[in-house]
Amino acid sequence: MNNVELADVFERIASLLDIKGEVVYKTLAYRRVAENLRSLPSDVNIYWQENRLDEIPGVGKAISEKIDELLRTGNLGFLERLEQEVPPSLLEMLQVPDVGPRKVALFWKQAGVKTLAELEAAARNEKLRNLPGMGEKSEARIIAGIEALSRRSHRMLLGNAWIIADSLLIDLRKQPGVVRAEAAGSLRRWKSTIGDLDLVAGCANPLPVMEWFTHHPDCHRILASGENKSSIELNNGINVQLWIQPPERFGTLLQFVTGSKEHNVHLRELAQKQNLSLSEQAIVDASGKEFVFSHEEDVYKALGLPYIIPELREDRGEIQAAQENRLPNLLKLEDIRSDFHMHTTWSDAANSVKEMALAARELGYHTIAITDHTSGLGIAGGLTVEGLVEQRKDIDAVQKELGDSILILQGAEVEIKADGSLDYPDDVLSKMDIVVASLHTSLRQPRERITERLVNVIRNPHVDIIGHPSGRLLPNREGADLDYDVILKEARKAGIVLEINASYSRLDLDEVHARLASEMGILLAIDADAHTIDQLQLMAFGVSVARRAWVNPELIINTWNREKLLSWLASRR
DNA sequence: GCCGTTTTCGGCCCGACTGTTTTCAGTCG
Repeated sequence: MNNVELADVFERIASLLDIKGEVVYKTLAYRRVAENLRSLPSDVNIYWQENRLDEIPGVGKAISEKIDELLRTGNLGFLERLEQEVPPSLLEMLQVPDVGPRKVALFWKQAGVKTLAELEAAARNEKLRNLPGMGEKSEARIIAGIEALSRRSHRMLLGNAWIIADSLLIDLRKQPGVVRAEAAGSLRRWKSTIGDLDLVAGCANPLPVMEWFTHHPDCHRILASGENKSSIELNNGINVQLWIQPPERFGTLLQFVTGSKEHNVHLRELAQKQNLSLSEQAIVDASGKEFVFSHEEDVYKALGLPYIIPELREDRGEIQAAQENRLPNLLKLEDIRSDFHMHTTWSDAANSVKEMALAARELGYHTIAITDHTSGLGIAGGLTVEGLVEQRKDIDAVQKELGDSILILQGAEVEIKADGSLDYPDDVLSKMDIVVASLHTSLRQPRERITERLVNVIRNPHVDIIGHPSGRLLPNREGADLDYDVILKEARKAGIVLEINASYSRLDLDEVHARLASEMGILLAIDADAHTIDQLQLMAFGVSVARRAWVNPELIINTWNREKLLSWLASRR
């Protein structure tokens, strides 16, 4: 079992215990471990083999024993017994908005409801309204919530979420009295996929703004409406929340709504130790005196911390690092001076070599690599070996025309075939300026096979960059089941570059593995994988992955100047 | 169930909103 599978088990235990009515702190402990396992950069099996499970945050004696049993046998007696007691089908009902563990237990024990389908039938047959604490409105809310489930799509892509949020923000900022308005939540933290949208505004008179929000033309229904907080469902099924505080309290509000929840809990614990209480409204000291903040930076300052940028706020060590004044120096978009993965009309893209070069020069880049698909990827109209010769003439002509202002490398995104061989022979690869190799097909091979397939490519001295290593497509298609401990060790040994693909449907390497790669000193490239000139600007999304992964900017080859880059390329040839 | 610059036991963040209640429980972020 891998980290994610173990995390799923503990998440399941937490939910079942919640329904059973176990004390919340116990279920919280399981949830914390699940979260920590998901962001653990190294394979949990290694901790297990080296007898260091208790070094994982939140893992104590009881959970350590459970991990051991799961990794040894693949099963867990504790969970099996729990599922005898609490039917796992009950978990379906937790997806319904406003239905939590207490309600599920109520429906199960007092109405015999065990599945989501039975819940819907019971609600429609008016069987829930007479249960304790329930009424007609609660019953109607459950029906509406179940209907919303089918409208609600999976998580949004980061790029799409920004588009929707920006358009709402433009109107929000025009509302009377709104001094400041920002996107917060996971969007402001640049998480790879987004669930709900959170907007915050500083405004002295919130009611008219809330009125505008809940009567927005795209509003499908109102989920909650209050003075400080309202929540709506848009016609496209996306939920948006708007939080408002007076402008002088905007700092604590923005801090709070940006999250993450785990970061905020940790921060509030830290405040408590200083006899302070932190909320979205203010910091209050032991005597009840209130301190308000219009700027977020001052909230951190008041707690004795340097400013922590939103991308780091996942409770993955950033608060400790801030306390010890060792927050990482992080990559900025303006540090990016080159892009090593883009397509042109020579394969499946919209713009010519010259158009791409001009657009990249406009962005301030000193070097680009043209990396069209190879013939093996049939759907992408890949280049044959003969076609490469023609393309080289085109690149040479554009280079001559544009002179020294931008360097255009001839590369290719070489297809890694199912048997692990590459689409071009070595003698062709050796004549290229730079070579990206990527997986697109047969991604479902078993772990050992696909890991070996990629290791072979990493060891090929003609390959410089592994493009989007896992092949995942957000939000739903999982990447290859790679053994990252093997892949990263081989990458370090070979001195090869791993790509953080900046297309927001990829963001691959993901942040967890990018962080580990950086800790291991592996070189990384961030590439937009542009198929149009506009898509060169997707780079910002790749930069966000590097920031969230604490990546050391010096390891990112896009930050190097041209001389350093060329001498590195020469050393590989 | 975890954890310790006030603790190996007794804590474990804080507030808004809703609906069912006449003061609060449940859910959510």
